[in-house]
Amino acid sequence: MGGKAGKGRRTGRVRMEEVARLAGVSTITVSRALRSPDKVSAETLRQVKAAVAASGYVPDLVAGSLASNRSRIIAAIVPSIAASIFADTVEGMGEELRDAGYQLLLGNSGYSIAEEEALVAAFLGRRPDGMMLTGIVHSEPAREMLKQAGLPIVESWDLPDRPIDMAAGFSNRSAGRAMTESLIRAGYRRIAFLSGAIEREHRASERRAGYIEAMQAAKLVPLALADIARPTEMRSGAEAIAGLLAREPELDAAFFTNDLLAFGALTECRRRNIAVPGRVAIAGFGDYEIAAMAEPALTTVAIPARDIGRAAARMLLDRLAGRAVEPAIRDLGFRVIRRASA
Amino acid sequence: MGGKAGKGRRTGRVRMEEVARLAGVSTITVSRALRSPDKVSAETLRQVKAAVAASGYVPDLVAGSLASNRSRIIAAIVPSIAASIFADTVEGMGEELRDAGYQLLLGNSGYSIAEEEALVAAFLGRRPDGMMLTGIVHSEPAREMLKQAGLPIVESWDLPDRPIDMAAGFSNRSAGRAMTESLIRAGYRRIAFLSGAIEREHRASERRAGYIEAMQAAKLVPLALADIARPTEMRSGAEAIAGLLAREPELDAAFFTNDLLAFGALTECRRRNIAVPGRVAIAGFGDYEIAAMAEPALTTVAIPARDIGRAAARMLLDRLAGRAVEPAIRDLGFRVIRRASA
DNA sequence: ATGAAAGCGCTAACAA
DNA sequence: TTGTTAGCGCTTTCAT
Repeated sequence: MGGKAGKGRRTGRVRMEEVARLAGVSTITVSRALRSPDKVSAETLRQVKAAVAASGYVPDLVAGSLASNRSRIIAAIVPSIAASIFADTVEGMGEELRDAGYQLLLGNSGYSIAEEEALVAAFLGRRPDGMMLTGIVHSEPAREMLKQAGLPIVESWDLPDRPIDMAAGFSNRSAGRAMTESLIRAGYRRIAFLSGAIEREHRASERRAGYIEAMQAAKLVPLALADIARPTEMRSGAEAIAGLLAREPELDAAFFTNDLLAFGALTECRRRNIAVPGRVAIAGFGDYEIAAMAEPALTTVAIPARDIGRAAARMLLDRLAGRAVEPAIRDLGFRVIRRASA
Repeated sequence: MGGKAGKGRRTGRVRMEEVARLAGVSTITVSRALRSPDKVSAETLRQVKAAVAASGYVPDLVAGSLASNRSRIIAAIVPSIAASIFADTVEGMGEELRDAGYQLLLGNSGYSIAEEEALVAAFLGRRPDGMMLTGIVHSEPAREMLKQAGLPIVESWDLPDRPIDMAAGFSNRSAGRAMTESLIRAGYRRIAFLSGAIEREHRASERRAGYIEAMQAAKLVPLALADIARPTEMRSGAEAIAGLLAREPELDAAFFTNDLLAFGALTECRRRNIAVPGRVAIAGFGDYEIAAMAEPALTTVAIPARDIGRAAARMLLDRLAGRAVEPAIRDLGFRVIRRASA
């Protein structure tokens, strides 16, 4: 082994020092050439670039983060990655972040605020420049850590009463109310709302609250069931609808907390020759791809999943760039979409 | 502002030194207490824990990574996050990594190997301890960087002829062949294969190659169409099937490269009163949730998306723990699932 | 426009 | 079992 093996605990990677030597400049000049090319002379820039290419240098962002106290990492915590609706939000974030040179550290809380708290603690150790959380319900320790850390935060997918910092979402309660009102206007009277255990999913409970408000305002009797065991699976919707119609023969509409359940119910109705919307109308939530495709097409609430991600990323980037973020709480809205199923 | 403001460029975070002071020990003892509790005395451990709690200390993993040359980050690059099938793989990885204390840096190549190369370069700068790539087709510079970097790599979702390091997947070609053979055994003769532009998606082109092999082996004429513009959207399947039947009236089966297309086609057939499988049989690929739910239920190929993620993560973790990874190329298999649509 | 020195917060190596 | 020292690779600050 020849030469400069070194005695320390070096990693063997090509370092900036090597590039500097090849280019005949100091390391700080290399650093500047790479990060702010306009701060070095054209000639120096050329030489540094050549040296980088010749040596195969890859900047060590870990060392850079430590020295600069900026990581160019944005952390995001979602309840589930496999739930396509959150995947859309993550992809929206990714689109914005990539162009800005930021990278995405992703965590999955499994709809648990205890797990979210653990992720927050672990992620903060990475010194992310910003963080996106899903929802507005968090543990007190998590809120505390985040405020302490003082980094920009965006809560998403709902509108917080007590924001940690910024937010990008829509009112799940208003959306639940709007769909219910739409069903009432269409002439339905005995409308049920179906979701999974609501304490586990605050957004579903908000939709449910909106449903109850609309029913009461119309002097109708709410029938809100929160007993679906696996509310992210289509088959749960199929299982739910049959039992429900048996128990509540007067029912004329079923509003599900998401399109997967609604589609499952729709399919089960076809299997059993239950006319939709003739015998029972079915409405979903989310405007998943399946909603427009289904037969009959599914009445649902369209929500801006991807835009939430983009907005969240832009708000974080704006704050990091020192730009004012106004308003700090952004309502991205929703849209009731009437299709054939209700 | 009292006291120890300090002159340097400190971040204001609580440091290990503060914890050490409170506990009356040195920083390295704190470090050991946190990382290998069994290397310090019970009494010391107790005091350190108390000091951590009292100070609200959050370890700085950036500094730790720099010093230890281990980041506890695994990078993963997928073609799309919103495509649920890759989301399942990512979620599978996440499950394994979380328990091992690793975190996931996620990138989205948009099915582009140029974009993948850019992500590889950017990610390597973070010094991930390992990396997962989707597919076996990569740019030469990307392969080169990865080999240079010398970290454990898992390629996924196919079986490489020329592995970079390790792999976890299945043979897309065999799977395409197996489904085609199954259709032939079921009596279909004029079978088409439909996919998006194959040069963009190597896995689809492998399935197609398997289809062609099976057709030729049975002395049948392959009809492979790779002209679906948006092969990840259901509606593309709906658009494709009608035109195809008009152009190829003799057709008795259509094998789509994924279940989304197949489901779109199924739905379109129902709208047009085209009997499935009576007039035309339909088969998909992937065994998405929609496949079992559809009416008629969709014949498809089940692939172990989540297991690929878990296996990839475990292989990386095993290697990082110094355990032998044998075999380094893992075939997780697939299963042809016959349902009502074909 | 460029450079020298110092230090970001932690852990490896060695010592006691 | 615990501590001392040095250094991971970069960017900051301050100087030229």
